[in-house]
This record gives sequence, structure tokens and C-alpha cells, in this order.
Amino acid sequence: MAGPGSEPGELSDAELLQLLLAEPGDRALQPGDSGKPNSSSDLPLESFSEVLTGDSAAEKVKRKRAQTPLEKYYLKYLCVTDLSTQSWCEQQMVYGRELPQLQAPETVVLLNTGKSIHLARELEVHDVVKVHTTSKEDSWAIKILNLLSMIPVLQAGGCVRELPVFGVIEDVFLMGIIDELCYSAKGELELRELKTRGRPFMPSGAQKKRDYFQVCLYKYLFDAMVQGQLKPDVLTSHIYLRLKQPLGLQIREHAQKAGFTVTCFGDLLELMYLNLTLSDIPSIDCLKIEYSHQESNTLLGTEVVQFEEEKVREKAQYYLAYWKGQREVQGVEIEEAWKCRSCSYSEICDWRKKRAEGPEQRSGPKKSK
DNA sequence: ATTGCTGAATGG
Repeated sequence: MAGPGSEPGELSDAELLQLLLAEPGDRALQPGDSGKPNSSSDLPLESFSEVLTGDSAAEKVKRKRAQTPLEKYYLKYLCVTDLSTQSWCEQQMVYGRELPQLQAPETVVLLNTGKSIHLARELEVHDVVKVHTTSKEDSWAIKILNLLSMIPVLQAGGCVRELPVFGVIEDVFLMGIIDELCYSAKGELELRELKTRGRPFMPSGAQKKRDYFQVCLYKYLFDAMVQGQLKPDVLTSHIYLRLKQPLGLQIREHAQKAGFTVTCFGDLLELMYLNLTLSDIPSIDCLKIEYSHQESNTLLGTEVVQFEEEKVREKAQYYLAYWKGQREVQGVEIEEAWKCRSCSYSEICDWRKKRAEGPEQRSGPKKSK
């Protein structure tokens, strides 16, 4: 059995503490003795390793154990596509973050082509302008202003592209951008996600699965927003944004043009909350994915995705468990080893190495389908 | 970088 806790090197909190206290030459942790002249207010009080000196074994163990992937990469939020890429291969997603420069050139070309097609489509419905920002609140203000500008369009029955969504799942803040939101002939609010493809045929099941999950997450977040779950404190508590932070001049001018008078970030959050909840925008009724061929620009097919909230939540919970350090990174199951052929990281992949050495040593969770 | 921390999505 190789469940959590039986891994070599894994220590209980009590054992760790003992190790730390037994460390010779370390300094006792005392109030006011941190040696830091100015203590920043958002400094976590958590880590013992802060006051230890040298590369003690205890320190290494503590660091390894204390750092969840979210902390390791300094992430205060995740993107929807972080989770959907995880559904393709979690190990690859991690390598993608650690070694982005190792990505195969042909992949880069494919992605860039997709990128420019998406940009062209975005420009069909609105202009894109650069706005100068001076704080992280300013950068978030842009997302929120974009969202605010789209609400009346939707209310009037119009169509929007690149709509920002955010919210919290399993105590992790998630952010994403919905490709397109329109009302269908039936009057239903419909999400459309365009996927451009290098080859002129529909994707494999594995790709569809990933794309389904992606759009389901969008609906999950969007619905929560229009149902009033995006209160201002969600952004302050998860991303540590400051309500009283004054917005930059360009942001305020931009807001004014759109008809919003704001001075600080909190003003904007209030407006967002009120506009989302009072605007009577419905939940998303229909999820569609359109696959089209990059070169010929022909539609290959459309998939309608059914939304099952419980399943989406379960999947999200599973993927987020990695980020929260509740389980180790997982590569593809043996049946999906074909994915490795197109993976930029197959040569260096630890998961594959472990596989080659002896798959019987690794007892991952049973595949549940 | 001792400090610092992020356009999302882009496709197989």
C-alpha cells in the first residue's frame, strides 16, 4: 500500500517539531526576535524554516512538507484551463509550468495559430485597448470593468465574447474567460467554446473530455456569479486585494466612460456584485463546443455538453487535491500512454520512468469510470 | 531576486 503517510520521508507534525527543536545552533522562536526590521503585514506567521539557518535536514523536510503546489508556485488562484489541462495529463501540466521553454516548436505553432484565430473573432465584437495599471487591484479592475461592460449587452439579448468569470471551488479561487455567450433562437443563454484543430477531423474522446470539463467549469463559475455568490470579500480573502486601494487614473477614466464612477477598488467590487445580481441574467442553459479546422476554417462538428453539477464538483475536487498538496502528481494511466507521443516532456518525464521501472510499485487510485 | 509573484487560453 502506498497511501499518504506511508511514504518514506513523510513525518507527523510531532516528529517534525522534534526534529526542528533538536537542531543544534538554531535560534529559538521568540517574539520580536525575527531579525527583520520591518515586518510586512501580509507575511505568514507559519514557517519555522524562516528563522532556521543552514540547510538542515529538518528544514528541507519541513519545506517539502509544508509547501503545497499552490504555495510552491506562489499561486493565489488557478485558471480554468489549469484544471482542464490536468484532465489531459496532470504530470504534463506540471512540467508545462516548470519548463515552458521545453515545449515542442510544432506545438507552439499550433497554439499560436489557435490564438490568432481567437483574437480575430474577439475583434469582431469589440475593440481591445491597452490600459495602464499601477497595482494588482488595477489589473483586476480591468477584468471587472470588462465584465461590467458585458452585462448590459447580455441583458439586451446580445452576444459577448471573452467574458471573464471567477469564483471559488473547494476553497480555491478560479478564474477563466468564456469564449462566447449568446442567446439561441429558443431564447436560451448559450455558451459557445471554439476549438480550432490542426487536422480536419473531430477530436479523440480524451480531448472532448477535457473540453467538456472546461465548459462545465465556466458554467459553474458564471452561474454562481449571477446567483450572487461573488461578494466583494471573496476577492479580498483569496487574492488579498485591498478594498481601499485607490484605482489608477486610466482605470477611473475608463470606468467613467462606461458610466461608472469609482475611486477605490471596493467601489468596483460593489458595482460588480450589484450589477450581477440585479440584472436578471439567467444561468447558462446550454453548453456547446464547436470544433473547426484551422487551415480550411471549416466547422468539423458541434458537441453539446450536459452539465452535471455533482460530477463537475467531484472532478474539480480531485484535481484541486493535487494543488492543495493532498495527493502526489499523477501521470496518465497505461491505457492512455499514447498521449506521451505528442508530449514535449516525455523524455524527461518522471512518471514514465517510474512506469518503466516497475508499475507494480505504484498503486494509484483505481480508475473509476 | 534576499525581498517579488500571475493576462487565460492556445492543441494533441
